[in-house]
This record gives sequence, C-alpha cells and structure tokens, in this order.
Amino acid sequence: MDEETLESPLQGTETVEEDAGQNAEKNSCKGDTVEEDIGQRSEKKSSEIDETNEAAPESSDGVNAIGSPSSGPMKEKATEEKEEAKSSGGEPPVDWFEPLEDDDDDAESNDRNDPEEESLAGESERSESVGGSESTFKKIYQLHAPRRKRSHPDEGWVECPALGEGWKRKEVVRRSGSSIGQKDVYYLSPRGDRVRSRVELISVLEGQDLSNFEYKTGKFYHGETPLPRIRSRKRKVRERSSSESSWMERGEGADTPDSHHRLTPSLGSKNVNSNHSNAPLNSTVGSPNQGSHSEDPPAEDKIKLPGPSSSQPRPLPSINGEIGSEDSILICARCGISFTGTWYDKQRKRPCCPSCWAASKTKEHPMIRFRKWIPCGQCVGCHNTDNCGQCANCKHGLQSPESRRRICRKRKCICPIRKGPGSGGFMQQRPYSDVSETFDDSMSFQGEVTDSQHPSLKSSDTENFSVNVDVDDEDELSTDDDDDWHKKRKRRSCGECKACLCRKDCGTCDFCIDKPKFGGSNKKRQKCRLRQCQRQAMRHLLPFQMGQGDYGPDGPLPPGRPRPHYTYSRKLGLKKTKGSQMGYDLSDNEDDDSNLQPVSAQRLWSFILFPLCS
DNA sequence: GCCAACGTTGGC
DNA sequence: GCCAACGTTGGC
Ligand SMILES: [Zn+2]
Ligand SMILES: [Zn+2]
Repeated sequence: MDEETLESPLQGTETVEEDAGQNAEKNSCKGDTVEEDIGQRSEKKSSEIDETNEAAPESSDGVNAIGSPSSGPMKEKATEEKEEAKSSGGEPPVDWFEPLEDDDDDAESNDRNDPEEESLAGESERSESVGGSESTFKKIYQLHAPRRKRSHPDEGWVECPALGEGWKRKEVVRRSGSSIGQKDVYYLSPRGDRVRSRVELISVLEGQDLSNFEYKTGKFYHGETPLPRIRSRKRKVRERSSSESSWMERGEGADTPDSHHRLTPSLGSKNVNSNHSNAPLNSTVGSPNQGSHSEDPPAEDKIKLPGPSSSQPRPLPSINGEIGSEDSILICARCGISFTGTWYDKQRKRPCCPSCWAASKTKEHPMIRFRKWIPCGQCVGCHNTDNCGQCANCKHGLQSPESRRRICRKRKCICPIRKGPGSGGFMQQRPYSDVSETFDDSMSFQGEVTDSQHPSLKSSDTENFSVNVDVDDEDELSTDDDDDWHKKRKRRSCGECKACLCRKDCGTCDFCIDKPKFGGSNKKRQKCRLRQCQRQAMRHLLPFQMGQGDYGPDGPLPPGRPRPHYTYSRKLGLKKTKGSQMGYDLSDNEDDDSNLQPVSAQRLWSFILFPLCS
C-alpha cells in the first residue's frame, strides 16, 4: 500500500528533505501553527465532536468511550499502564503509545493521582452514554475540559484549497510530552470530518488519488517533485530497532498526529483502511489486540512509534522514575532503568530505554557483543579483484563519497567459518569493560552486574539480553564491512561446491518433501539436503549419511557446521562452558574453529551423488 | 509480490 | 541439547 510506504517511519534518510518540506509547508498552506499539548489532542477530540456535532467520532478515547463500555477506553488503559509501570518491567503496556496524561503537570497532577477513580468515573459515564447523544458529548467535554489547557479547537484552521473547497488545514505544535515540538497536521473536511492522518484522509476522500498529495504540506506534487518519502528502502532497515524508528523525523508520519495512535502491531493502516467507510476518524485507534500479531504483515511496514522529531531535543530518560510522569514510565528490559517515552526493542516486545538503544547504535551496549568481520584472504570473495558493478554496494559506491564507499559484494569474504589473524570471521569489537563508560552508576543493572562474578555471563538478566550482534554500519557508520548482514544470510553456502551449484531439488529428502511444491506443509523450510553446501552448511541440514560416522575427539571432525545455540534466547539455568568467558564468544558456534571445514566432509560428499546436478 | 530458505525460538 | 516450527529476508 502506498500509504504504508509513505508513512513508514523507516522511510527515512531524508531528514534534509523533511526540513525543506516543513518550510514548504509553511508557505503552502499559510497555516498558523497552534501550539498544543499532546494530551490535549484526545481532549480536544471530544470537544470538537461536540462543537461540530460530528457524528463520526475519531478516536478510541472519544468514540469507544462513548459507544462501547467494553472497548478499551483510555481511562482503563491509564490504569493498566500505571500498573505496568509499577510492576517492574514485563510486557509493555498495551497502549503505551497513547499520549495519555503526560503533560502539564501543574494542571493535571490531581487527576493523575487516582486513575482508578477516574476509570470508574469514566465507566459510569460511558454506561449512560449509549447513543452518543449531544448531551453525552457535552458531558464528556465538560468532564475533560477543565483538565488541560487547550488551544481553541476552532483556532488555526486555514483553507486548504488543494483538497478542494471547504477543506481546512491546521498545524499544531506539541508543547509538552515526549514528542514536544513535533508538529501535527490536521485537516477538516467540508463535512466536518476531522482528519489526523494520511490514511484517514484517504478514507474521507474515498476514491481520490492522493498518491501525489503530501499530507504534511497540504500540497499536491506533480511529476518532477517526487515526494521524498516514497523512495524504496532496503529491508535491511528492519534490523534497526523499532526504537530508532520511533523517531519520526523522517516520514510523513512525523506529522500525522494520528500516527501516535497506531502503534500496536495489530493496528496498522490496513485495519484503518478496512474500516474506512463510515467512521474514518475513529478507525485508527482501537483496543489493543495482541492476538493477531503474528498474522499481520511485518509490523515495521505499518507501525509507527511515537517520538519527537530529531530536530527537537530528545527527552532524557528518567532514571528510576525521577523524571517524567508516572503514566509514561517504562522499564527498560535491557538495563532495568525506568524511563519515559515509548522506546521498544526491535521485536517490540520489551521496552528499551534510549540509553540502551543509543548504546546499541554506538556499539557500546554492555549486553551486546559486537563483532566485526575480518576477511579470510582465501575465499572467492577475497580473491576477486574486480568490482562487479552490479551489486548494491557497487551501485551505492557510484554515488557515494569515498568515505562511504563499500566493497563490492562479490569481493567480500564469504568465509564465515574461519577466524583469527588473517582469517575471516567475527571479532569482538567492544570489550565488556567499557560498560561503565556508557552507563551511569545509578542504573540498576549495574547492581546486577556486580552481583555476578562475571557480568556478561553470570547474571541471568544479563544473560537474557546478551546478544551477538553482527555489526551493521549500513546507514550510520559506513565502512567496508557494512554489509556483513548481507553476508550473514549467505554464509551457509560457498557458492562454488557442487551442492551449491546444484539448482534442482531432489524431491525426496525430508526438506524437499516439506516444500509446498512437493506437497509439503512448508514447516521446515530448508534447502534440499543434497543442495546443502558441502563446506558451510549446518551439520544438521546435511544429508543424513553425512552426519553419521565415527566422529570423535580423536577421529575426523564431522562435516558441516554445528547448529548454533543462542544463549540469549534461553532464560535461566544455562550452564556456560568454561571457554565462554568475557571476550570469547562461543554462543554462536559459527566462530568455533571446530567448524572449520573438515577434510572428511569432502570425502563424505564423494559418496553423495548429484544425479540432478551433474 | 512471491518464493526459497536462513536464523531463531520455544518446547520437549 | 535437539529439533520442529516459523518469522523474516534477499533475490527475482
Ligand atoms: Zn532434497
Ligand atoms: Zn557450497
């Protein structure tokens, strides 16, 4: 979908264009920029529903609270979130993305103190408000209105002829909260539909082509002025944490206020679109539905995480709750500190504080082992001297300054199983002893670290988050090694052996049988055993004959690489081998020298025929 | 957009 | 520790 692409927070390397766009924005629609609280927006919605007598409500806090007592009104969420914050860590609050009550302290502190009472109040109120009558709206408005300073809802609207007669546009700058300074753009249709996002706009303007419309600026672009965010991006970006993508400086999402309400994986723009006919303005929010997560498309395609623009000061994480309101406190799953904001790890399962996130970006995170690729000097890649001119890196290099050029992928070492001086392999890049450089003493994880004899290996918490990370400099710190990630997916095959060169599946091995094309259920999803690389395939993927035999400490090494075991996926009770000490990464067996191509493998392969490949 | 298949996870 | 299962990714 276009809008998914357009609004993807991952869209962005175009900070510059973005800025330019913002300037253009001012010029195009001449909109007064209204300053507004984040939290206000939810209030304002109710009030505007009132004032415009708008039948189609527009958000969960406005709509669901009115129409459905069971549909997850924000007050309940607020309570839950608070509970979450109290119980250290755990899963993120389901609606953490809601800009709840994290603003103006002076005015709100009273309300905040008793969320349960508030919740109850909201409940009874909702129970009365079945039909969403005008009086109900007013009641809600009155209930909420005194709680925050608000800009007048009629304020700041300017004509936006680009969308047609009667359309209005409004910019709102947030005055507080974690995304302070961020500018939201709203539209108001001639019918009074209030639009907070591109998707909503599309819904309201059913059938109209908005592909050239830039939500943020309120302008249509024609041909020669491509919208910067439309550029396709490599999926490699996915490897970056959602936390990073939560910085919305890049895409248009940064300016669609609605984007902050569309953060649960199950609540993507897809849902929005499927919901668009009658109530376009309430479709982007709903009660969280965690269950459907796995069936959704990759979350990154549609999730936007809230966060301030990069051009604005980033909120400092609060250390153990000292800073920030209780409502938005999360417990970092990595270091254990509490922090305000909405940072999450790349799987969006655990909160990840800005420090940890930043540390991971700067390769200084104590819980992560960063490794760098060292060319072996022997493999095909290393022996290649000519750039292919075709690969992404070659193409990239054509447009890049010298400092950012990358080595041709055909010339990169493909030899993942070798390591050591003069040999390819991962080298640890950052010692654990650097922990203290990055983290403050007050951070709770330090206690855990010192409690254990060995910070990186003994603490269970540390264990859980001790991750091997192949350094990926793709975007930030380009070096010659910046496409190791690319290689990572290649490292099961040498590309040269008979098995690698074989293009045909045997159709009879278990992996083949599993394939849909052979009538299988696609559960194993592995390459035909006979096509598993003779040199680099995982041992357990090789033909069965090869795994058997008299391999032992004194005998020949078994062929193939052993299956890696991922220590970070294990919880408690792991026993570490003695070699698994600081600076030695044995958690990923690919680095183990025992994985070196054993002579016996070649011999064994001579027993495997390749009738399909010869 | 589809597909092959890689890497990781959780259950046992 | 093994392995079935599956989310994810790069190539086409
Ligand atoms: Zn096969
Ligand atoms: Zn091979």
